[in-house]
Amino acid sequence: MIASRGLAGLKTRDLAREIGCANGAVYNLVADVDELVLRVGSRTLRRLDETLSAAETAEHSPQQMLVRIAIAYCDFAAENLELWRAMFEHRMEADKALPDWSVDDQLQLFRHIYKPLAALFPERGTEELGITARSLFSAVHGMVALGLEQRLVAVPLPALRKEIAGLVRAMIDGLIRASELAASPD
Amino acid sequence: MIASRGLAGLKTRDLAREIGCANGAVYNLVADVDELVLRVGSRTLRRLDETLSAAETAEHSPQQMLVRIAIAYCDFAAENLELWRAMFEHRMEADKALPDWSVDDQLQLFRHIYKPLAALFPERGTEELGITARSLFSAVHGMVALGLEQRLVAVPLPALRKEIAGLVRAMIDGLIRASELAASPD
DNA sequence: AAATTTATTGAACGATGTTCAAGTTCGTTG
DNA sequence: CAACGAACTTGAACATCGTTCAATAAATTT
Repeated sequence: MIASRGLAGLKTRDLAREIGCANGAVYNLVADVDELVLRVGSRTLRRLDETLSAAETAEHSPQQMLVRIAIAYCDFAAENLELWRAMFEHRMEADKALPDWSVDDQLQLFRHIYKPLAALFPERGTEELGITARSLFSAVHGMVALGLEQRLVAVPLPALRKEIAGLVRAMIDGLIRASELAASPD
Repeated sequence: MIASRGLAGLKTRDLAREIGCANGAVYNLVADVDELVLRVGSRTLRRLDETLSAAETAEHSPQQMLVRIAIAYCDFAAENLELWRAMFEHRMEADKALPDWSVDDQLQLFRHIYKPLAALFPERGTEELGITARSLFSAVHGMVALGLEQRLVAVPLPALRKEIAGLVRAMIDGLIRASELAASPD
């Protein structure tokens, strides 16, 4: 239902009708709609993980790998727009904590970026690489999120992919140069 | 009310009580809560615009300028967290179009990025610069959005600022290098 | 076959955005 | 000043949600 009607289009009564039970019975399967959304998000994240893994098969330089991953992320978001959006649009009450399995799911994603980064910057520590990975992911995510947003200027997907590829390459080049300058300041 | 309790904490009845009128009277001021949120967003955007303009006063290189703008954006988001979030969390029904004044407000933002970019890449056309500006903004926005998100790892603000500065510098350096290589391929 | 546990139902509750008929206020005009 | 009308205000009512729960049905165990 999220995939077809968006997160806002997910209603317990409609859902109950679709799976053939009373609306109250939904609460035998999940405690909340929050949990329901998180469980759908978990599946989506797993599919995203598989997609990114598939993009890593061929042997490429770390730079090319990172570009390929970013493009794969963009494509996945475009092809699974509502499911992907639901993961980021969903907000829980401030006092309710994310379940551990949901946090784990999310952290798994950074693995994909971490590996090529570690190859590019062997002198950096685990902590530092983790931060860089998160920054890189966030930047690409931002481009995809605003790029796929319809409400301002709609960007055609091919243009968006080109933009992302260009900026990821630029970011990595820039990071490498900064790293070199820091190592041997002439 | 958005500033103190977040977008989800905005209720017409509470609002009516706070401004001292019946809940129905709210609809004399705005047609919707949608319009209400957009009007608040408009004010927020205007304050953001002023903040970014203030960051541009001193004379700096275009690179430094872009870094300063990104940091100013980050700081504004941190200091106006709920108001800033409300602008991006808010979703309208798919069929309802954004009013023109709201679209204008949003497009104004790119001005700040466009100017330094035009100085850096004088050979690029208006269209191309606009796309680059949007990409750069989206990337920084992504870093700020995920960085200020509490639900995964909470990043301390100083660390986030440093990350943003580093990645913006890297992006610009990378873009310049790519531009140079395209101009004189050796 | 009876008893006990488990699952299901659908009515009911509370919150929320929105509407609207009725009432009120206030400026304009005769 | 009185009477009219426009504009505003009110708060009850409606529809739509998520969620709960007592009653009922089904399944499992004894």
